[in-house]
Parts: sequence; structure tokens; C-alpha cells
Amino acid sequence: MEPLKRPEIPPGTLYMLILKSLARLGPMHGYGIAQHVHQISDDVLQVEEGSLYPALQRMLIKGWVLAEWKQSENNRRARYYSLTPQGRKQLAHEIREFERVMAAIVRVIQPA
Amino acid sequence: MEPLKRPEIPPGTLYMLILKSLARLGPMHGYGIAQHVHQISDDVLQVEEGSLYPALQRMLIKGWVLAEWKQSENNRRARYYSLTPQGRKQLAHEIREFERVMAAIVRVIQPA
DNA sequence: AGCGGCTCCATAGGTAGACTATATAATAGT
DNA sequence: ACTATTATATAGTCTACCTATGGAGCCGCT
Repeated sequence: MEPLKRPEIPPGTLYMLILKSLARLGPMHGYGIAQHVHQISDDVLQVEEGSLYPALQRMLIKGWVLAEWKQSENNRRARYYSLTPQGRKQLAHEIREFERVMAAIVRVIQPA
Repeated sequence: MEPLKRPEIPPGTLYMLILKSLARLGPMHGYGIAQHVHQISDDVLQVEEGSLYPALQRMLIKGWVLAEWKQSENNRRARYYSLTPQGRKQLAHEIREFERVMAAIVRVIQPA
């Protein structure tokens, strides 16, 4: 038997999912972002911690997000990330590019 | 200036694109598959040779395709690949999975 | 005749990006 | 106390596509 594959983030879409989560809900900590993506995707997408935190670090360096340590709702220290204008621009760009490529793939795989 | 990105195949979709090309047009050689994907995607998708041929080898081993050496339309030796029943099954599975995950991503990135 | 361009296959090596596994630590509930 | 949950972080691995390269045959052009 082939082992059941767990939910996976298609490579290249992780930044977009994170950026969109922040655009939707405002400043959030990493753990909250992962939960949000999982829930809103109806449990299909699961952002693993080993993918999420390194991605957030890279996004900080790229200037797409800002980070600020605060207390979470549950009274724990948490790092809240918020979109920069550049992050917003990047999000728009990634969504456009995603839709362009997905439309192309659909042209290939559609029934015809 | 950021260098222009060339068309890329989103990781995880290459097998699907190849299988679907064979399902659409019947037995084809690798070069023809690459051309077909490029054309039908309106030049958005470009299957590189360094991705294509290794993928075809792996698909042979997996039993998704059969290969046969023939003369091409242009009078050159070419390896014609054709779908096996298992390849057909795999194609259906990959398309189902692709649509499931893409629908999930759309739920995350849609305007709301 | 020679040359470049296109067709066709193939492999080695590099790289990007997500994953697994692990570590840390604080809080809440039992 | 003990356990589960919340929360961040990093090292190392692996998959999969890409770049670069090589070879070979056919065709058209000059």
C-alpha cells in the first residue's frame, strides 16, 4: 500500500498564502497564519512549521512584512507580522502570475 | 532590473501535463510533447528537455507509458511513448488531486 | 561543399523550496 | 505534577525542475 499523502503546499504558493492571510486578517503570528490557511482551505492545505517560519524570515528580509513581538490572545509571547506596501504589491503580483499559469495548465488538461 | 523569468512548470504538474498530452494525441515522441504543451498553453508553459527526458524515463519505470523507437515525421529516429492503462489511471488521479488542491488555494486567495 | 538551424535524445550537476525531526518554553487544565 | 496546547526556531533531507552540455541526423541556403 502506498502511504497516504498528507496535505501539502504546492511549491511556489507558500508566500502567496501567507501574504493573503495577512491581507485578509491584518497582523497575525505564524501559528495563527497556519491555522487560518488550514481552516479556510477546509483542511486541505497544511502549512508545516518547518516551512512557515523560514518563509517568514525570508519575507522579513525581502521587506514584504514587518514583525513585532507581542502577547498573544492566549497570553504567550508571539511575533506578529504585518504587510508592508511592498508585500501588498508582491501579493498582487503573485496572484496574477498564479492565475496566468493555472489558466495555462487548465488549457492543457481540459477534456478536449 | 529583475531578470525576466522564463516559463516554468509548477513542481508536481509535469507528469500530469505529459500524460494528458499522450491521452489527447496518442503516441508521441518527447520533442512533440514539449511542443504540444508549449502551443496549447499559449506559450506560457515550456517543458525543458532536462526535465522532460528524465521524467519520461521515470514514467517508463513506473509503468505509466510504453516506448518504441520509430522514424519521426521528419525522418529522424524518435522514441514514441504511449499511455498504459496504469498511465491513464494515474492521469485521472493526478487531475483529481490537482483540482482538489487548486480549489483549496482559490478559497484562500479569493478576494473576500 | 560547407554551414547553420532545426529536430531529437540524453545525462550530470546545481538549486529552490517544502518537509521531517528536533529543541525550547510558557500557559492552561486536570 | 502532568499533559496538551500554543508558539517560535533551526538543521538536515529530499524531491523535482532547471542549466549546461553533448551527440547525431536531416534540411536548406549560399
